[in-house]
Amino acid sequence: MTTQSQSEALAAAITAAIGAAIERGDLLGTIPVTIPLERPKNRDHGDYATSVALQLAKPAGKSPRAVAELLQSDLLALESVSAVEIAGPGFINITLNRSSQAELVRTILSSAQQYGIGNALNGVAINLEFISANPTGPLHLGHTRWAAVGDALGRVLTAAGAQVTREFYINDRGNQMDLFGKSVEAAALGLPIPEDGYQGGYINDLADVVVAENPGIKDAAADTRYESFREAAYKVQLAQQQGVLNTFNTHFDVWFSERSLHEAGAVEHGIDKLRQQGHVFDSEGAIWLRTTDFGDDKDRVITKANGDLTYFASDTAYYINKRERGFDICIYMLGADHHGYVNRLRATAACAGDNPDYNVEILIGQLVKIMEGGEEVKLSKRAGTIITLEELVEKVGVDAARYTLIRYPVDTPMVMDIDILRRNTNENPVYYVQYAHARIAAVLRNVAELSIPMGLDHFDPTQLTHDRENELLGTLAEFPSVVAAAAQFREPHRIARYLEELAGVYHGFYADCRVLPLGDDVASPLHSARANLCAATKQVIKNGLDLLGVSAPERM
RNA sequence: GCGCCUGUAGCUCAGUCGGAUAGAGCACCCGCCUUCUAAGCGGGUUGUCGCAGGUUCGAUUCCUGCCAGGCGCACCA
Repeated sequence: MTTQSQSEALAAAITAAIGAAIERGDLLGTIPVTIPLERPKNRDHGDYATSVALQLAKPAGKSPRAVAELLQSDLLALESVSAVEIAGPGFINITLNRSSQAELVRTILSSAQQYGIGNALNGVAINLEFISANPTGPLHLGHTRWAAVGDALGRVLTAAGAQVTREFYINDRGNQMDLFGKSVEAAALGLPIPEDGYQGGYINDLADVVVAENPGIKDAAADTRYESFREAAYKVQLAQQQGVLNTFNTHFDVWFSERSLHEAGAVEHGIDKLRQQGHVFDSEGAIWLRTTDFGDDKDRVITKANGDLTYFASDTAYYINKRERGFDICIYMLGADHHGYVNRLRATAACAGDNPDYNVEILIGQLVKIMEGGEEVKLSKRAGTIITLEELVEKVGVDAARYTLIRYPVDTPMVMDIDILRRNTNENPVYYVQYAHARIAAVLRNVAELSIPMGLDHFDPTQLTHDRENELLGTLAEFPSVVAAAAQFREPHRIARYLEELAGVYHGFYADCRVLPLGDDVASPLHSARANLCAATKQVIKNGLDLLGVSAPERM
């Protein structure tokens, strides 16, 4: 069930009022496509404010205030509106009728976990690819931001109505895998790790596990022995990554093996398809894709002069494979160290005959710095200072790690201070939000204990007239548009910021508005109304935290 | 050299259809639990929104040029 949010309803009413004024001949110009509507920071400016009159003034040849006056009476006539004031240079400040605003509580409680779900992306099939690490080592901090944000984005896009497939591309082919196999082999046999091989202590651990699970593996023929180690270690390492991500509450629908692409002949198929589109050419013994036709810096090699396929060959085949599986939009979430791939991926889509402005989206996440003990921890595999996802979770917990990573826009470099995250104090915003939820849960337990009438049959919206109640209702009303914006802009952090605001507004309400009767007082309709308002707030916090994959505790 | 990202309070950061006095948390100071979870609430202090131009009724927001920092520019994976 989707509900038109208050702001959408108001915007529609404003549009209608402008249309009517133009119809009457009072106003020259055209109806704006979108109506600027905001919740003013200053409470004296009403529940909603629009600057639309300032925009309309010039083409209309009237002063902004005069334009605003043309719209005033139509807006005031709305049942849900109690006051319309014109302020400053021509802002229209709208105050809502409080009891009609309180009807929102019914909507939220009857929609329950559906409140906030939208339909903007209905019917759109999205492939969301993130992390996509090599199965040659544990997931580290560089993967962790995407593990949290990617998963949250998947939830947000689903909430907007999209049909989302979360996909992890396993780079299980090529030199790196061979090097990995040889490194584990060397560790098992007590030989020196090969040049440019994998060094970490985890290699020794892997070697132990592989040897324990595969008796006799050390005795295999020397020339192919590394392949046995490679395959066995691959299985163990992949399972380890999957286990860690599961614990981190990040789930994938598809684990896509690069090998499977090659086994299925997808690379040849992809090259054929691109050739048909006329963007493949041969030069210097190699086969190229002319990505410069579509804005790339240089053309890219698909098949090397020696006949080997490049990594780029897999990338193009994989993209075409995704599209042939029926995805309308392929979202790639990449780290800043891979932003050089943006142009070639977009060009690949264009070469395949797709629209690079629609069918492909590449989100670039800036790198995460990590501080511990007041110093930056340099991430270096060599120095053994790499922090794994598993270690981060051990240090700060799943909720704090996920929440902190999600609450910042991904295009900002961020600093995670382990020492702060480790503290269970309100320096950690996740606790601020979770605390609000737990606090409401406690109030509602008391409501049940005192047998205060609850539920929609005992909800009288006219009881909710306090400024704090009004502010809380207004904030709850924004949730659906926050979810929609988070989906539209691919920015899950908007959900976190909204929840922090909602928690703050609730705490303010809680301080000023008593929910339970005092002493021997009998429960009144006001108590019931407030209890229902609490239940609605709890539902919205829960829904929001669910979108982030963060738990909503009943007690703290 | 070319390209992408960033530069907002002492610190970490919000602020994307251009809007009213630029916000939050932390830090610092002062109040509030003999009645709902004080992981909370209320109040106080803090700014050349990197610099310089331009667009207009209005720019932290859009455009251009600089300055500073991060990252990237393979027949590597």
